[in-house]
Amino acid sequence: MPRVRKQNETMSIARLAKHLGLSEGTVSRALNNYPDIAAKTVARVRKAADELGYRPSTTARRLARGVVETIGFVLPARDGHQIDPFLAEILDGLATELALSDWDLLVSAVPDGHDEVEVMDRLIRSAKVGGFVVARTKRHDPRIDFLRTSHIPFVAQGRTENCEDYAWLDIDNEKAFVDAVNYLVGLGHRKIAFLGGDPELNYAWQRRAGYLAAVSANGCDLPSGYLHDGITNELAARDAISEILKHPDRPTALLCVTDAVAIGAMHALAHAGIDVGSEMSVIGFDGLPMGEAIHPGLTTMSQASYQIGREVGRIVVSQANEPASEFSQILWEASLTVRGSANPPVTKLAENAKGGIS
Amino acid sequence: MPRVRKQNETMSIARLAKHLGLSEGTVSRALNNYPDIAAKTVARVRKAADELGYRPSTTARRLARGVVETIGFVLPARDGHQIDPFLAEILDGLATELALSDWDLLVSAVPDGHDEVEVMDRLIRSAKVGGFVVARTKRHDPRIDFLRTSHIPFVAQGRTENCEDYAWLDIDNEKAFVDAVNYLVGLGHRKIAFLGGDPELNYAWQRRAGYLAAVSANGCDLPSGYLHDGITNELAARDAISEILKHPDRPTALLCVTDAVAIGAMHALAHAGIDVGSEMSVIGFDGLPMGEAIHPGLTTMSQASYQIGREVGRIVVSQANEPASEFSQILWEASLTVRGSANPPVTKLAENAKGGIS
DNA sequence: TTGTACGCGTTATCAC
DNA sequence: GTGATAACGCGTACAA
Repeated sequence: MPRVRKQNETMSIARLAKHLGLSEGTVSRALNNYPDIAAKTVARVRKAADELGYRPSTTARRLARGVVETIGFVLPARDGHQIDPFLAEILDGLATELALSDWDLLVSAVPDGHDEVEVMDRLIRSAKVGGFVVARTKRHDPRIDFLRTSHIPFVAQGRTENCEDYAWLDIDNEKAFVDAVNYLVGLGHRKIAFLGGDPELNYAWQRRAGYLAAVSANGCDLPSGYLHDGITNELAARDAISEILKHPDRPTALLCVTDAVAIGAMHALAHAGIDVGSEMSVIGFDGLPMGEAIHPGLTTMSQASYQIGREVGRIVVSQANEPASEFSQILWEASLTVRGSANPPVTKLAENAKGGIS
Repeated sequence: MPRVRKQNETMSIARLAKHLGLSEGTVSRALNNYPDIAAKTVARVRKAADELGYRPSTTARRLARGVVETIGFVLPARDGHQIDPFLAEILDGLATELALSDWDLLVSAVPDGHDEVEVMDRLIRSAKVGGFVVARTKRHDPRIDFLRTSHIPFVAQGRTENCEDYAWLDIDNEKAFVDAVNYLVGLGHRKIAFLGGDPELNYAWQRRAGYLAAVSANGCDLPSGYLHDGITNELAARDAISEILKHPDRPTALLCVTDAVAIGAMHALAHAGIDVGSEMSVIGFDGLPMGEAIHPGLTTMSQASYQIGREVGRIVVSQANEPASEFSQILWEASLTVRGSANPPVTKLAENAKGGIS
């Protein structure tokens, strides 16, 4: 007979029942709103539980019920040494929403030498999580393929190319970049270059597609050297800028796949003596607070990252509660935040000098 | 007799044992490195477990062992609408370290109307976590007071004023700001202003103390209007800057409690037509990657946030494993990262024009 | 070296 | 309306 290992003074249901002179079953049912317990018994049990600070052990409850009210979130492997600020906001919103629903959020990193699917598989098989949220989807994403076969609820923040049979919440990246191009064209720009990200990441691909579609629809120039892919850090942005500045037909505006890239680009431009906002307009994407703190302020397409996190949390929980329901597939729009970095091109300015443009 | 609730095909130890023709006990001991199991039995069990994809249920294991290998992390209530980038890095390092130790990381937010201690108390009492990491300590921190009485392992990232009887890892903020002042004095500055944060937060208080001590030790001026507290966002930074610029004895250098404040200040200065790096030197604290992407680059005292997160994770796990050991109390130093925002004052430059300063 | 049996804290079922 | 008891899956003291 094993010795009692930890006769903690934690208030267990057994001690509570003994204290009340009731059976454990009765106490449990009283606390869980079973209809067959006398109202005054319920009240008595509730009161005692409250006074004695009783909280059911999540572990024991899980074992008995066979469910795990925990959502897993695997931090994408860190390419460089910095975490995506957008991701941090998502995480914040997700944690908030889950806390309100009494679900937990389990955050895991991917150790070197392992991959994300492996980590998720372990979390599921050791019954640590009962659902997943996946962020930063790729066009073809092995995580989604894996989760499709895992029979646990999950939601993707961002779609994959093939996205009919699972739940997701995405920003309409393509439309956002069409809007951004149209805005620049409206300002008088015809020569618009693009600093794109990793084309494997779906959001980068969608934004690239929006740029291409809108540039073509507006009949703008698109000489080779205007479209740059794979710009994921400041160094890459700097190299791209130096090429763009050497271009025989130098663009007057620059569309960037993220605010981080845009800020790197602005730095490189300033370093090259280019006046951002007049000689070169810049537009980013994300709406990072930092974009407001730099000079000039960054005009950008904003997405409500925190709200995205909350909504994604809401979806995954509701899906866990009603497994039979249809998959939520939600598309939100980004909105233009105008600050100082994008203005009519200088040539255009000069032409319109006697117009009202200050 | 309760119907079997979820006759999942999940591989349980019972099914594995039956498959092997062994008892559950033997299988369990074989998998947990007990010395009394025949080597070839161990091998046989291991192999079968591997092939059948067996992973012990964390829930059942926790219940049997009475321990929860999960660290809780409560996101500080969000003052504004943005998460601290420094915190995100910590979280990343923490998650990585815990993953390597096979511990889990439970992240929780604080719903409106609740407070952090309440959230932590619930997490402990419902046995969801077996330890805590606390970040962003205040000088007098109710979270620490609470955890002291809770008898579970915890580590603070940052000290409180009274910090003898618990484990912490802190940056020597005071020394860092002494170093920063000395650096500015070495460049020729004598008029150094300070944009401080919330004085309740210990790091802000320590940095303020370092500033005051060093300014005094160097015999620098410290007229009223040089020291500003409570600068926690860009708006506050802007207001402070406008006051500082009106000062009859305008400072030549500005020390900021964080990079975020510094970047806000640089923006406000640029907006006022002040040339940052010559007319006004600026130094921040954190070493955010963003400081490298702006113009001019931000000279700053860097701290290795990711490494801090990892070390904090290592400490809390080792404390959980050896509860009798002494409290780790670790002080790390920040290091100066020189970029373009801090240089000799222009007057000094003019005097030394024929000296070697380029 | 291995099998047996109990306990961890809770919930569900059936008997009273 | 309430009590008794069997699961849930695993770890482990003790018997064999």
